[in-house]
Amino acid sequence: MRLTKLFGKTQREIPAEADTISHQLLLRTGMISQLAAGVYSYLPLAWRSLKKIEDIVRDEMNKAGGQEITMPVLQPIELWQKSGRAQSMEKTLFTLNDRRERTMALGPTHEEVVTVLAAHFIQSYRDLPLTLYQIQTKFRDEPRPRGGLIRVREFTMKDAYSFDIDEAGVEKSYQSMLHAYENIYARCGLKAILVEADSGAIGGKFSHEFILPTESGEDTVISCPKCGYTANAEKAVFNKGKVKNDKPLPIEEIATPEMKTIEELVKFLKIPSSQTLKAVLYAADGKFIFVVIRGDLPVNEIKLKNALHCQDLRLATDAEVTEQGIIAGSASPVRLKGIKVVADDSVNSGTNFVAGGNKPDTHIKNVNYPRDFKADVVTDIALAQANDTCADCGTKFVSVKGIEVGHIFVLGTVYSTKFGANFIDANGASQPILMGCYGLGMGRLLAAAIEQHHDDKGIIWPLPIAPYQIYLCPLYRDGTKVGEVAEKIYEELEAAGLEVLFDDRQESPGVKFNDADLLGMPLRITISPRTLEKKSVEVKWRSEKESSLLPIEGLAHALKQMIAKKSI
RNA sequence: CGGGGUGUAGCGCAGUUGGUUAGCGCGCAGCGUUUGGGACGCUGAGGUCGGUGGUUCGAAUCCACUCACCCCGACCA
Repeated sequence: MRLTKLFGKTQREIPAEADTISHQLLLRTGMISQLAAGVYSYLPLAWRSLKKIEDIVRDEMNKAGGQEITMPVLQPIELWQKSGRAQSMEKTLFTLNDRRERTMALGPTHEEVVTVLAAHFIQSYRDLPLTLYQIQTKFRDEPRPRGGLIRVREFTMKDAYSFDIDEAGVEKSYQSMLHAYENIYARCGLKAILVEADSGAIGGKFSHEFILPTESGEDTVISCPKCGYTANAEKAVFNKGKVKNDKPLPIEEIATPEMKTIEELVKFLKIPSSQTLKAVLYAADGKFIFVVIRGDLPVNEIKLKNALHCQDLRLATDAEVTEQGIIAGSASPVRLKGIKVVADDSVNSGTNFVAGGNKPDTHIKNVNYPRDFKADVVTDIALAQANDTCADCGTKFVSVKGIEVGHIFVLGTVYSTKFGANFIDANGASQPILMGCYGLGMGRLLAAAIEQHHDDKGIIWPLPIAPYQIYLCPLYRDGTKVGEVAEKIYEELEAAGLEVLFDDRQESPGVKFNDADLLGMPLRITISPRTLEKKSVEVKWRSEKESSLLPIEGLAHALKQMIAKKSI
C-alpha cells in the first residue's frame, strides 16, 4: 500500500479528548475516528489489524472444535423478558420499535438466541457435545464509554457457546476453550493472565477472565507470588487474620467528640483500625441495608451485591440515613431494629471492637458479635487488596491493573431450562443441556495490544497483528536512483507476498522516520543514496535500536526469513 | 444517574472588564530553496465561535435554557 493513497492521516498533536495511550495512538495514527460516545469508524490500518486478530481467533476456535455461525443482531424483546435479562440489563439494552410497534433489542450478547437455536436442532445426546461461535457486532448502551476502544457501545465480539450432556462434558469444553484463549493471546504476541472472576450479570457457576496487564486498565488483579493464586479483586478471597482475642468485656459508651471517620477515631483512641467495626449504609434495589465490617477492610460491592441477590446497589443518601434514625459518623449495629444487617465474617475475627454509638459524639467499646448485635447475613464481603494475605499459603498479595480481554463462563442449565433446550439421554429421559459461554472483544484486544506495546514515539506492533509487516521508507534525493529502486523493491516485496506500507511521500527524513515510529510496523526498510552506494538497504526492527544493512539482491527472501524467525 | 471539566478552522490552543476586518501554531493547496530524526521563505483556501432564546446601538464575550464530548464512580468484552 502506498502511503500517498492510504485513507487516514497521521497527526502530530495529541487529540484533547484522548487520555489513554491506546486511544491517543489510535487517533494519531488515523486508525479510528469517533462518531459518537463509544461509537467508532475503523479506518484501513485498524481494520487490517482487526482482520488479522479475527483470523487467529477463528483458527483457534475451529481447532477447538467450534463451528462458526452468525446470529441476528435484531432480537425480539420477548426473548429478553423470558430470560429475565430485560430487567437485569435494563438500560444497557438498546431497544427500538418496528413499524408494528413491536419492541426489538439490539443484541448485547447472544445467550438467548443461541439457546433458542440449540433448542430447535438438538434432540439427542448424540447431537452433543457442540460448540458454536460467531464474530459479530454487539450493542450495549454502556453507562460510560471510555478510553477509546477499551469500552465502547458498538463493538465486535467473538462469542462462543458450548453445549454438553453432563458436568464432565462441560468441564472438557471449558478447558478446551480456555486453551484456545491462551493460544489466541500468545499468537497475537500478548501476555494475558488468567484470573478467577465474578460471573456478573450473565449468571452461572464459575468463570475466568483473561487480563492484559496495563496501567490504564479498569480491573485489579490480586495474585499470590508464592502459590500462584490469581483472582479479580472483585472475587478474591483472603485471610483476614485474627485480631486481639481477649475475653469479651461488658459494653461501654465512650465520648468521641467530632469523631466521624474510622481514621479520626483510631487516632483519638490510639488503637488499630482492625479493632473497630465500620458501618456502611447502602440502598439495595431501594431497600436500606446496614453493612458491618472490620474497620481496616473496604467493602467489596460485588460480593455484597451477590450476597443480597439484588440488581441495583448504591450508597444510601444522607437523607435516607437520617430517615432511618441513624446518626452518620456514629452508626451502630448495636440496638438496631427493623433494618437488614449484613456483616462481613471479619466480625468474628476478634473481640471487644469499638463501634458507633448511634448518638452524636459517642461510640461503644467492647462490642462483640453475636452477643451485642445480630446480622441477617454473615459472609465474606471484603475487598482484597495488595498486602492482604493469601488464604491458601499466607503470603502477601500483590496487585496489578489490567484490561479484561476475554471472559469465559460455565452457565449450567440457566438458559436451557428457561428456553426448553433439552436432549434425550441414553436412557430415553429428557434433560436440560449444560452450557458454557466464552466472550472475547476484538477492538478491545486491539487497544490492549497497543497499551502493552508502545513507546514514547508510537506503536510497536507485535508482528502477527501488525497492519503491515514492513514500512518501506525511501529518502528521496534529486539526481539519484532512490525513487526508482524503491519502486522496484516495493513491487518485488509485494510479489513475494510480503505486506508493505510504502512511504512514497516526498517528505523529509525526519517526518518519515517519525511516522514510521508512530505507525509502528515491525520492520522498517530505509533506502537512501548512502545505502545504494553499498547496493543495500537499511533494515530495522521497530522493537530494536540497531539497524543493519541487507543487500538489495535477494532482499525479499532475506526479509521473509527474518520474519519467519521472528514469528516462532 | 452522582461529582468534575471542555466546546472558537481538520488538530492543538489564544481571544471572554461587551466594540466593528476573530487570531496563532500544526496540517492543507500553489511556487521556490531544502533533505538520515517532525526544514525554510512567499502566496492562498478554510470559521453558523456547540445550539436556541434573551439583554444591548452592538454578543465568541453577559444571562437563561439546552445539546455534545471527556475524566472520576456504579456496569462489562
